[in-house]
Amino acid sequence: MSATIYDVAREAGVSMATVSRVVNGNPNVKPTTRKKVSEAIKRLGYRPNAVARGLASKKTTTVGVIIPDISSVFFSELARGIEDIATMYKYNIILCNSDQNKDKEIRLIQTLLGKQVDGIVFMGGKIAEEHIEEFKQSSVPIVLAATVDEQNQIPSVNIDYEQAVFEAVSHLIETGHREIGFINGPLEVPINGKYKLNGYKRALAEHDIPFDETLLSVGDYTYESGKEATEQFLNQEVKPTAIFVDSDEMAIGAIHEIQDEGKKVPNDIEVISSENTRLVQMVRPTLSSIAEPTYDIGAVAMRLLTKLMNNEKVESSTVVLPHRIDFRNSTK
Amino acid sequence: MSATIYDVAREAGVSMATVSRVVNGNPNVKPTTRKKVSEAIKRLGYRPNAVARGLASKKTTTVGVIIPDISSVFFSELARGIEDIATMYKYNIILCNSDQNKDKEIRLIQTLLGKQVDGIVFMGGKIAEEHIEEFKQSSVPIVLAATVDEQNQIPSVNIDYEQAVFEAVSHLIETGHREIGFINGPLEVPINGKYKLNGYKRALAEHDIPFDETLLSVGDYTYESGKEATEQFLNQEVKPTAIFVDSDEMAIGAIHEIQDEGKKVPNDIEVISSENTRLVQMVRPTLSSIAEPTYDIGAVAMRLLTKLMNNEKVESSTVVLPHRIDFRNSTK
DNA sequence: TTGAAAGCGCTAACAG
DNA sequence: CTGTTAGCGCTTTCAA
Repeated sequence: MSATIYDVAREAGVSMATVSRVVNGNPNVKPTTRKKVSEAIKRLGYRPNAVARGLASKKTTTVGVIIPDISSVFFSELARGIEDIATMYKYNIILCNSDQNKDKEIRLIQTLLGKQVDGIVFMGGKIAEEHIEEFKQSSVPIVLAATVDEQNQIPSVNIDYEQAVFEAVSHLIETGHREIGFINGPLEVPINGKYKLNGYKRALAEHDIPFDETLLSVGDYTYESGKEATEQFLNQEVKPTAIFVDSDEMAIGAIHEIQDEGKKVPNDIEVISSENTRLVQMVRPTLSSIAEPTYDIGAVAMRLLTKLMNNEKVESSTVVLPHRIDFRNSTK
Repeated sequence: MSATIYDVAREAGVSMATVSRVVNGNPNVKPTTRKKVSEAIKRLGYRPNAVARGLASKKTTTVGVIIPDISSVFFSELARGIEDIATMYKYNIILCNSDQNKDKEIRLIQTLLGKQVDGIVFMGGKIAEEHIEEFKQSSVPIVLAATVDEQNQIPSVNIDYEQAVFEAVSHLIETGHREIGFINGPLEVPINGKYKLNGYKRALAEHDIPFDETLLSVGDYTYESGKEATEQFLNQEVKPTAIFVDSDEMAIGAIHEIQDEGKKVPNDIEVISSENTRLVQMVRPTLSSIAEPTYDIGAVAMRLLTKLMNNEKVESSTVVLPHRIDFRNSTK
């Protein structure tokens, strides 16, 4: 068994309260006493038990992070942003993969709350009533990262997806395209089915181009699904001359499919993606992309959470980060 | 404040010991009592406090994971393997990024131990004396994943790196190459500076090819560093006709540099990488690669840890997983 | 099958 | 500046 605060107290000839004070950097301790205690701590190799501390203080300095899939490039960059800021504020992270499965998400929230985390960063797809209910019952703050709550009841950090897609598609239209394919993510997720799709439609509408359903496809973010969607596009009646793709990985699939069909990017077909992960430079031609500040979304979400956990006042709990479009060689 | 076990006991008209029994599925409870308690639990929305439980039982059902960088494709796949198995055995994971910084690694181990994790999965570069010391002092088991301890004192899960590289390079030699470049990772890491390098040298030696220092380069696993190393190769006296690259991301950089110089892969220069992450199919030509079973290394490491935590006996605590080489289009 | 009671290791008033 | 004393919410003997 390792030493407890009581052992240290005895070794140093003081009370455990005093030991607690020096461990916690309380200034109300005479320097000589502090020294005595510090030495006893060192001698005994004492290390405070965070679980006991958590029980007594009702703070665990641990936050829960629920993420769809840590092995995705997009989410792992987000996670890194979260973790860096957490570390900066002395928190540890309990990381859980949800696979965007609602039941699993609910269960994870409960487990995390049971573990007495001081807060939760949640990333997911659709926020349903059940989520909101859990969130509201929670005694600790929760913030959404790269995840929208359509009713805007839960603190969150995002970009303006609608506007971002609007800009990308408008750019394509303004450089002469009229048949613009859109490989979106699953439409049940509001970011896709609502905001991004609306941005696409608004761009078309503002340029008097009718919406053509055959130019809308849905993938699952994988390379293969981007490739397949593009294959479909290339074999149909109305073929796109430009494609907007909702993820870098799918966009690379799209580019390869186009090239496999003997066509050139960007000369025959232009491609713009969304995410701007490190992948954009790993393909030829390099990928033009909506620069979602992935790492920053995570970092800002965690920072927001720290404020909420400390009851600091925040100007707005719904933060919208700026985006931009990085043009590379998949567009002219 | 949420309900405690005591509230439930009162509500159900039993003692807290009985509540504890039903919560923990102890069979020694009369069915009618069990029912009464279950209802009280539901009525009060009672959720056990894992921190209190952890303090009393000295088990937190939480394990620590120290990883160099969760945003790397390689490590995030490993992490997913770890997390999946952890979930399967009802453990949660505290995830910490170390950036391979020794001091940070040591500090993280101590923090994790302070949080009373039931075990640790460690991924890193070089295992120094200090690490070993911390590990040995630890009262909970530790296993290394994709990380070697040269003295084989700590349980670990790896592949046979030496042999894998030997096979890849031998293949290159046997298909006619004599000038084979090697873009390795940092040499301080034994996996690189010792095992992989030895595999490369052994392949040369067995085919009577002298080792040429100018054909060995060191990168930092990034796309850019792979590109730069290759640029250097292409501009030097002895130019490689084939390159073995220690990571997929660097290998993609290498391929692009070769192509940018107007040469063809694999016709002018062949490339084989190591890792076999999802990236291998996202480049043209697709990448031949040593298939390190990334996800499995994580999964097996976590499985091994569960056995160690439960004091089950394990046949060998140094496990070496099989590897193979997946040939794709970057080789002839 | 159930209950009483003693901790687990620490924090946080409250006194002094 | 330091010590005393309750707990925090749960598990775990030990008895009954």
